[in-house]
Amino acid sequence: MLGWSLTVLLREWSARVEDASRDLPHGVRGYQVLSAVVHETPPTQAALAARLGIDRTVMTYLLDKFEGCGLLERRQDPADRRARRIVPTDHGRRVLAEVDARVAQAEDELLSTLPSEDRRVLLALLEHAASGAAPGEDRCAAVARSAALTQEA
Amino acid sequence: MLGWSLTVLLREWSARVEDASRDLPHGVRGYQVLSAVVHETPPTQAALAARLGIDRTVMTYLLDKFEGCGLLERRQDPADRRARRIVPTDHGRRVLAEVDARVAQAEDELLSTLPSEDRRVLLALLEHAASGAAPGEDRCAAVARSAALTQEA
DNA sequence: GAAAACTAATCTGTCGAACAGACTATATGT
DNA sequence: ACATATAGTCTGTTCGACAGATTAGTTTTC
Repeated sequence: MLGWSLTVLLREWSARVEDASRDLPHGVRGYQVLSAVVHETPPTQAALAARLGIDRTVMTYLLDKFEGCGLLERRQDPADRRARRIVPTDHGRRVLAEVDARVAQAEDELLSTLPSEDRRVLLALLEHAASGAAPGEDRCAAVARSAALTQEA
Repeated sequence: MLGWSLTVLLREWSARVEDASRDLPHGVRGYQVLSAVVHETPPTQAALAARLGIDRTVMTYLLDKFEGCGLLERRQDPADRRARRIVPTDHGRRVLAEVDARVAQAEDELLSTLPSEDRRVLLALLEHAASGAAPGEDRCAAVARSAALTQEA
């Protein structure tokens, strides 16, 4: 059941977000990339790829496209000249804001069969579970989140 | 966050289940097919494909393989001779039982950062959300499930 | 302080899985 | 009876994922 639920939800989520992301290159993937860059600010291109579970060679051409569209920029990391820091342009931020709004609405619709209290609980548990299950992530982060969650509940 | 959580969890789930499904053809997909056939008994090949969100042309060769391995059989539906009812063989049931056990353990590990009470809640909410979001499914089913869930809580 | 070992990102080639579209056989509506 | 629709299969093409080599820069070690 778990696998089926996840598959169905992710598929539906993707379909709706695909639609909401029509302004962005590479659809859902593009949204995830831009969103991660803006909201999570991963330090490097490699970190970004790891967070999203995207192959580094794929990340290269995704970012090529985003740079070409003026949504993101690659800057050399002064501390390590092999690495690139990915930073959003103003245009990128503006576009993302619009898309984010549409995505939020799409997610609401997706979970519309759940009362809002249940929705909050589901989101919190999902994030917690995902953080705990994500490979390679710093365990400290997961623990900190867990503590925060317990406290607020 | 929702999209990211779902993506991460599904990816991790797939990796673990891929491992647990080493006896089956087509890995995770294979597990989902066999599991759906045995536990959900969808009436036809098309219904099975719809439930799992798999293209019908893909379903054809998945089932070819399963039939070749003696795990499933295609029988003509006496009521509609275009349709095939997919039924598991005894061997198929036995193999699935083993795989199911391994999958259950893998899922436990996947959610090991959640206390067991939270785990139950998460699974219930996920299933409810997925049932509500699944396209084309009979709305009655979703409503019935929803009622049952509220009652038991 | 040069060689060796490692890592970030890119480039190239290959392969497989997904999908569109045509086709067969059966069913249903007019 | 004829048109239209559906279940399943088959064929061909396309596109994205990944492996592997490459370039550039960093850290380690002796």
